[in-house]
Amino acid sequence: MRQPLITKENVLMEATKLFNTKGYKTTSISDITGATGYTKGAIYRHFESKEALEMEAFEKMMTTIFTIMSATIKANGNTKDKLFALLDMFEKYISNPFVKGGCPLLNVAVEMDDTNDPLKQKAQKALEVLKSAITKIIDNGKKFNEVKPTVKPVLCATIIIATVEGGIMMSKLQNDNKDITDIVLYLKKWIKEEILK
Amino acid sequence: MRQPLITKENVLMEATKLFNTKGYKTTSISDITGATGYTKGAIYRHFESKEALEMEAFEKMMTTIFTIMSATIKANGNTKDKLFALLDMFEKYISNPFVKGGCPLLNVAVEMDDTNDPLKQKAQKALEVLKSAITKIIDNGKKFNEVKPTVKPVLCATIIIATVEGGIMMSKLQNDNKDITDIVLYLKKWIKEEILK
DNA sequence: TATATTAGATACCAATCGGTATCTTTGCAT
DNA sequence: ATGCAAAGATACCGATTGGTATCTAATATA
Repeated sequence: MRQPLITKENVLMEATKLFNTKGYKTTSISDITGATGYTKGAIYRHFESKEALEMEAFEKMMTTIFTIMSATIKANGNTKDKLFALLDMFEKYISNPFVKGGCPLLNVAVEMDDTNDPLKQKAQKALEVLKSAITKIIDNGKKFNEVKPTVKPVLCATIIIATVEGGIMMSKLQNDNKDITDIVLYLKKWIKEEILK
Repeated sequence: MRQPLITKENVLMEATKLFNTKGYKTTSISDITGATGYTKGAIYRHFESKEALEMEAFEKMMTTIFTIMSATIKANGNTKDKLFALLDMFEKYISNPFVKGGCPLLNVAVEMDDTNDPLKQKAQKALEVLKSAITKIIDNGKKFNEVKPTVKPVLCATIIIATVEGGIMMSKLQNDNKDITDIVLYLKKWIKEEILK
């Protein structure tokens, strides 16, 4: 039974896994044929180049994360619950990820050095989205009088993201979730004491 | 004038730059011949394999950082000065690095997925050294009554490293030092309020 | 059922990969 | 000045890279 849509989906899925673990540039087309069982001919029928496949894979991961993120934010009513749920989501992503290999954003940020790399530009936009989503939560929290008036929303968002990403990196390097777990726990305490009223 | 030691040093220097920017696996021997002007024959006379060159390059960067770190810690008398000087060192490393491309530890941690990769193992040890150095400062601070007794030294070290590394990642991705600068400033405030007596 | 279209397999391409064997050149010791 | 050992250049190796042209087989349309 021939199902081109499923074929494309399978290729994209396996490629995504490989890119997020081995790295984008170090994953070869033959790695993907090996993982999927399909041939080059099949892959290049659905993706016009390896770069296009890389872009689609990254986009898929970020879309998945942002969709879950958006739902998580909407599902919670107040600032505390929104931020806590988001932190839980990040932690859960590491302990039980839908794609292994750590944070896709972090991976691309570190791997891509060339400013003109379209993948890096995509990652830059993704970071902006992430940052503004968290900033918005804190900003709204101020409006609803749930957040200390002295708090700087953008700085707080930056700190949260940096700490979580750093924790992810450390846990991945050590093959141990302790660091990211401890950090999420700490960040919750920090949010209660420093951000919330 | 033929100076083998200088040749080896030049190759190592240029290779180090390339590994820390382009990545270890994506940097080819011909990238290095192109950057140095030397030929393959010259490189393989001084390094027995590309992997050996990768290891030596990473080791060189970490040794440099740890040497500066150690001197920085010794040069400062109390807990506050030691930690602040260390944060200044990290920030300075990004704004004016001796090797471009961001934190070598972060780069290897993200690039190397295979647990058996000797480079990853080297990075794991480097993180342990970094963590224990900061832990020791806080531990000593407790002995000298400069640090709150409730503070957990290992957790604090983990938080500091994670936040700084995350900040480095964000600044590198955005080609803008604002995030890492803001984060170092915030961490100083945090250390004053949460760690020091 | 015959035909047209498309999915996927196969076989190839030039370029590049890490690595090596060999050759020439350099500098030092005698 | 001569000989020797080491430094570095050159030319090559098989394997692999991303990519393409071509061929076969399966499906949709008629």
